[in-house]
Amino acid sequence: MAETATPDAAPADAAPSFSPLYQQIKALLLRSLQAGEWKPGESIPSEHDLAARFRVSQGTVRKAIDELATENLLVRRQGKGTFVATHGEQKIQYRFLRLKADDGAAAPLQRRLLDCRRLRAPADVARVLDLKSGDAAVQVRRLLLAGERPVVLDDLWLPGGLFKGLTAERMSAWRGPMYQMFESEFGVRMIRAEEKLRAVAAGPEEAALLAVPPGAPLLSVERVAYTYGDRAVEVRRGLYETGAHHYRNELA
Amino acid sequence: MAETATPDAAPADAAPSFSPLYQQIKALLLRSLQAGEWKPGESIPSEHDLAARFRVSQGTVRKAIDELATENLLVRRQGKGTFVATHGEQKIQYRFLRLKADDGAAAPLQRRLLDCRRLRAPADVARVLDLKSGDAAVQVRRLLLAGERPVVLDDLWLPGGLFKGLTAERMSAWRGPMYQMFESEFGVRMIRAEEKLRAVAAGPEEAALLAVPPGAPLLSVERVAYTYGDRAVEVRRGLYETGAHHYRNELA
DNA sequence: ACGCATTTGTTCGTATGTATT
DNA sequence: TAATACATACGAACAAATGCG
Repeated sequence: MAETATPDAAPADAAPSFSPLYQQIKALLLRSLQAGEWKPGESIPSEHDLAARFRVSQGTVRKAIDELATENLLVRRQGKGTFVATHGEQKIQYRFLRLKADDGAAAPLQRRLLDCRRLRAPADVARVLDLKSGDAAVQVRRLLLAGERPVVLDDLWLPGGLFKGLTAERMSAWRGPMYQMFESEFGVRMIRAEEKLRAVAAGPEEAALLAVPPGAPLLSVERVAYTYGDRAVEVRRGLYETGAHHYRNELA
Repeated sequence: MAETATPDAAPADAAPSFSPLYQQIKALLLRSLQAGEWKPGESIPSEHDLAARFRVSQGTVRKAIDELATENLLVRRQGKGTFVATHGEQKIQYRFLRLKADDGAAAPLQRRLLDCRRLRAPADVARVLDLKSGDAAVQVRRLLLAGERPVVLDDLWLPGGLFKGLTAERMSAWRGPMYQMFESEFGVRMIRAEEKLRAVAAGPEEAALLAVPPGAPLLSVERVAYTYGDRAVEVRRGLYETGAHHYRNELA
């Protein structure tokens, strides 16, 4: 007779919390993901096994997984199992890059790394990343190009503590999405991001790098990316040259 | 023994389609919504009644409604029923307006109607709205202001056939979101939109209206809004002055 | 003020279908 | 072919919110 009690699998779990069972299960799964019990790309136990582990019905586990799947934290594959989502999947590669070519061309942009260094985090960055002033940060500057034309100038900051061995060489050598490298090489998985967009005038240095006249209008995209537990782990500022590209957004 | 046959409620339904039952139910509900069987704000029949009507279990109806609810077409309210979504709800008002003040102020923007006239749709607009060249369209131009400062200059086109009695007077008189007026006065409900964002330089006329110098960078937002059946029913071009505001986006 | 009927929300259990290995 | 795992469908019971008499 389905008790309302806490699902007691784990020994000292506390947190009775009178939320629906499936929400409690979801929170437990989330905790396991955060703790790295299942790594990105790996499969998690079957619904049947999880139901046994948490002492609930399979349907309840299913509902918890459903929500995690719609939040893109898990991916279900019929007949195979449920997997921890990855930034490397073909289907959703560059999930966070909304820039499209006006003519619909799907050609991926080329990367050119301009700079990668460790330094003390500027105050505003430190505040967002929750670093103590003086803590180390990694700063990366890069260009994205469509053929020969530069289209995006990205500046990004990462907490130094999480990205210990990150060097320019390693970044240049990597093929595939940067966020995939972050999760496979540093165990930091970006699951959500917020962006603030504005139109700005190109400064002299930016203009030179993007091959536009100084003062040309550019789309500024300020991003803060979060990992499990809503922890900010990346601050990024992109300048997009939108002469032949646009930022595409879907409102639903 | 759950037949795979078509749920036969409607007489000549055809479309056997070997999709899951709940998807078929979802399609039937969608058709009723499109046909106006339940108007925006009204409640639809209870899950129990719908289950009887379609000759399926309550759980199957529930799953169909679940999907329509996550797509924002329906709103569930425990104890009360399930309702056709509206652009007037407090919670999700201005769902499609992503502009926020940098300082976080939530003060709603003031509207100032500049123009509202009927004319033949320009070729590009006609193509998107699927109008025959020469068909009438309504063109609206308006300004959104934060206090005294103009922030948004909107130009929008609507198919003339759907918006028969739309006049400047009626628009000025309306309080509340424009999309709410469209659905309550003209029976046209916007359910989805796509936007293309770029940075552009202000032209002379636009600069004057937005009180910025000519050539100032502005955020251009081109929107196409769709109603049921993916039918485009609005084309809009907004110019945002992003000196003290930004376009906020959430990537998940 | 109270209780009852209605409606959605949660949970369980079971059976069957479909995809993968 | 068989075993495994997710997907669909049904049914039943109780919880929680709402509204009405």
